[in-house]
Amino acid sequence: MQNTELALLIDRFMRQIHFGLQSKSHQFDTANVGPGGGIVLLTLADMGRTSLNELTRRVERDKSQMTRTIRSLETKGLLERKPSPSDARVTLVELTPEGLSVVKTLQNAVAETISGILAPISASEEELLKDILERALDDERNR
Amino acid sequence: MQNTELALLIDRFMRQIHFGLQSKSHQFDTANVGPGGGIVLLTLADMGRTSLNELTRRVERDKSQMTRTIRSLETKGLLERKPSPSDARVTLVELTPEGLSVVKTLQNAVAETISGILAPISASEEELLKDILERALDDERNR
DNA sequence: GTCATTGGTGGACTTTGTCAACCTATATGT
DNA sequence: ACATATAGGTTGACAAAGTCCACCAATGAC
Repeated sequence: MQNTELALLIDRFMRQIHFGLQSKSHQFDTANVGPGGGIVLLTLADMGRTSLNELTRRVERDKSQMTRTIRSLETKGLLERKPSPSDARVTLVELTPEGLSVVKTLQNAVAETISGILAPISASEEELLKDILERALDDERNR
Repeated sequence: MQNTELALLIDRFMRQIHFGLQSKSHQFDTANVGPGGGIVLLTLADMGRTSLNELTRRVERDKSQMTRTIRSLETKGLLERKPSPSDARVTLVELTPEGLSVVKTLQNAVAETISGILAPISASEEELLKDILERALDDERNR
């Protein structure tokens, strides 16, 4: 059970990606969304239109923080927020065309950085890595 | 180049571990070191006595922040800081016996949480995951 | 119709992270 | 040897994230 090492590795790995992205962020983060906003946009692009609540669960954040992130992205014109017709409590969130174009830029930057860091890893292993993470996370969600 | 998915997965994965640990932290973080201090302690245990500078590089943090983290851990009696005999600029850091015992507690908690999250992953894949991360990070350091 | 639950907001506060200035000790080039 | 550059650490000020808790409005359950 030497998973401590794994924890350290994961932490460092995360940080590498973070730094890699940040060092180039002035090149692509023209909308100034920051790392937090970026992940929300990317996730939203993945999910299509969803409720704020589901989005929150997906990225595992505090809901109050999500409220603020969303508001900030909304005032930048990157997404829209509409009340759900079926349930007056929920507010649906959806990317605007501008938001979508920002997402594409972000996707490129992210893919590039990760590819750089994962350079010594073969494509098949990369696929495997994705698979491993997916299984771990799916299971966690259905617990 | 669909590495964007991978980035999202990594982000969520990290967060899972973070939350998993935090939800149980009151049980094991009796020294109240927090996640930041915890990682430093674990890394330090890995490295043995090192300079503050090397430690900073290893965990990929800002040095100013490391200064503060170390000071906080020092006032808790978990590590000692001595000037290096060979170079008057560097300060060496080393775990105290109390620090070491805290580390052991942390290691158990971390290993347990990660094992939980990685439950749907076979041991061999886990090994592979570790291997992949190691290779990626080593390469990054020697760039 | 009451009462618990769910989705979302807001406020206050702590923790991390970031950036730049600064000091001292060692290295380097001449 | 002497000026200058560079490396290790510390500090301060500030920005961004995360955490807690109270709260409101709409819905569901009984």
